Amino acid sequence: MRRNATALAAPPAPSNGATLVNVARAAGVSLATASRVFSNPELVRQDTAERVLQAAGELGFRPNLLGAKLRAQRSRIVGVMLPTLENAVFAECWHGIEEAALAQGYSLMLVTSRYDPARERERIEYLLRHRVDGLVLTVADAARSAVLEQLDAEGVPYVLAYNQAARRGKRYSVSVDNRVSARAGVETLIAAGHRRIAVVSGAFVASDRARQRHMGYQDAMRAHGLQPLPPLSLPAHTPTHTPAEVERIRQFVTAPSAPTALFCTNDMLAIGVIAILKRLGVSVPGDVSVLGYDGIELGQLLEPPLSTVAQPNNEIGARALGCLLARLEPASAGAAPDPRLPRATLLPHALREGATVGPPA
Amino acid sequence: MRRNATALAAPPAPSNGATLVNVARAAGVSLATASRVFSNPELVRQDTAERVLQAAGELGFRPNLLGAKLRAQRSRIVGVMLPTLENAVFAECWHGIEEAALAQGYSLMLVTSRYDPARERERIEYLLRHRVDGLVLTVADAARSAVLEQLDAEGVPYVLAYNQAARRGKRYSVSVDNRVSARAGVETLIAAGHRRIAVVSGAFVASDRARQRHMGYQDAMRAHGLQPLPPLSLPAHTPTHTPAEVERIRQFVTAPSAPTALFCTNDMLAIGVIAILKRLGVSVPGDVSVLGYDGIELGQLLEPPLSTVAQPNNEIGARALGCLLARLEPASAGAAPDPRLPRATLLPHALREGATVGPPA
DNA sequence: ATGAAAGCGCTAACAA
DNA sequence: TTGTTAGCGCTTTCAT
Repeated sequence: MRRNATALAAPPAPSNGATLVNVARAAGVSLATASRVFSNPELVRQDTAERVLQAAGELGFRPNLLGAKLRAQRSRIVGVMLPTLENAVFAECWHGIEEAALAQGYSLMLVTSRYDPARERERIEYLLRHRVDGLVLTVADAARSAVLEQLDAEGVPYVLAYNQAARRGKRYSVSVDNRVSARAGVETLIAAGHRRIAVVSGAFVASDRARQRHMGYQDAMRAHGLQPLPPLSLPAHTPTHTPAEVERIRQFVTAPSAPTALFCTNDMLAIGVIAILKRLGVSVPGDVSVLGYDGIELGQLLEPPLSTVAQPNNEIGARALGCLLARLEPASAGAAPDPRLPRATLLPHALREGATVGPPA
Repeated sequence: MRRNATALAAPPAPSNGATLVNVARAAGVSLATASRVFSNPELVRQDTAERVLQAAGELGFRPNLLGAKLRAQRSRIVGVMLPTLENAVFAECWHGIEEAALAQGYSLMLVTSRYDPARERERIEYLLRHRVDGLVLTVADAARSAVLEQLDAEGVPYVLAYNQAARRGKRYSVSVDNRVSARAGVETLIAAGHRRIAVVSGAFVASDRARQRHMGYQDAMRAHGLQPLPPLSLPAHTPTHTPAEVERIRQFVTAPSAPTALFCTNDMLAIGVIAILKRLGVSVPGDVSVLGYDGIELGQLLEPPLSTVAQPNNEIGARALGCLLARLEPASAGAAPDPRLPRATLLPHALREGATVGPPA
């Protein structure tokens, strides 16, 4: 594909596409100047810029970001790895990330891991091959995540979303205070008069958040002189209810001195549990109260609307991205990364009233 | 940042990163050969390949896809534009797209439009600047979509997901047959004994699918000698129920000779309507039956499980991507694009039984 | 404020 | 089968 083998001293060769070179040529400026018009407009004189812009318009110039990113040695791409979008928590979070990133001139690449370590590895590799400048991600358990260790080892900047970084750790995160907010949630249950409150969780071992929220539950119980009950752990992420699942819940809520309130560690779980209870003829909140955690919008759409500990999902995404960019661009290409930048950003939760919590039966 | 300004005839300059050049050097082969090991392994001898692979391993080589994509003049990036991920339909679709794309060695860039034309334009421009080879997208109304017209004009390959391309049009799409499937759905209502059936829809004017499904409804009614009723059009995409909305539904279902069954043009709408009915003390399906459309997994999680016309959302995504790739790689870099390739792929729907449909009151 | 020149890391003719 | 070579489109010193 050699073009213009005949041109000697003449200007290189008219390439076909609407590239910067052609824009520059049409505007009668150098490639460098044309480039500056788009990346550093303040470095070029007003009228020169206008000529370039006009030429660009006429040629239908569309900057090729691949070229820019390759050359610039910073791709301005942020990789995003979320467990799944089928849980609205993460869908809402993505929207926050997307708005924030595009507003700052950053590009995004999204992958979903389904909490599968093998997939996580592979997807991260995919992102790294695209030379993302950094990552925003949620893992099942930050404390034992192979993928985070790899990232640490390679020195790839990342910010966790939802996973709450250790207070004195080196990792960055944006989340609510899972433990404190869970405690606050359970305390609304206690305030409603409940004494026998149990936690319902997805795969406990797998999720650091489930564990932290469970601890918050224990805090609340102990602070009020109540006995923490053994939790019900459900196989997470089931698309539909298995008979075995239904049966376990039946036993759980009909046993002698069964709990009068259930604290589910996430909203999807709560919604599923409420459906099962209804199927079993157990009234919510008449017979059993149910409190969720997450604050997905869907919860408010249901009847009764889900009572829940709401996280600002959109904002978690937006702030996680903002935090990452702050690390990537220390004071707009200024000094070293501010060491006092707080590692774990804690956003306020909210207690959403709903109507799935009532007084004990 | 000039390195090695002293090197004269000597080999260029040892660059720092683990690049292909360095791998090649370490393996004692040329850049071209090293490249082939990764892109066209069949062109290189077994043992040579192994040496290269080993060198790559030792250097911790990670291919820079930015370089590859820039040079190759085909980015192998597919742009994806979906209205929102907060509707599980599209979240499920994304997962199908993601699996399919990564399995084929393609990269993805996702944007969400919220059905907002301004955002659509802007997001498409963003994707085009990244030099996506093609697009998979869902628009509100394919028949009057500025963005599709632009794409057509620019000759950008794309495949619609969910939007059903006209039978004899030039556009490609992957969807169910909205009209036929809607008719089938409404016929289950009729089979259950309903005579007064009404459509509930989001923004009617905005969505081509809502219109097509409404036509399917009319087909069913007429075929059975029934009188189509005026539809109830609800402000779409409301996160929560406004009092006005509740009131409109109350009047709708309590009017004299009110419908005994409602066909909602999508599942989220159905879920919201069911909640409102419950709040109004109207039993589903005791007093009014409700049929949804979409088949999101969430529907089965509720109690009663949502009766719905199910689309294969995952597969719609996967197939749309497959269709696009088939256009991008005519018979694996063979002949011209097969003109007989069907434009509108119609996938089978399924009637999901659920329990929100019963006999008329 | 602008230009000249040197690549970013990779692929793909073409030649050997 | 392998190597040589010429860039993809852009940004960025450095010099003017």
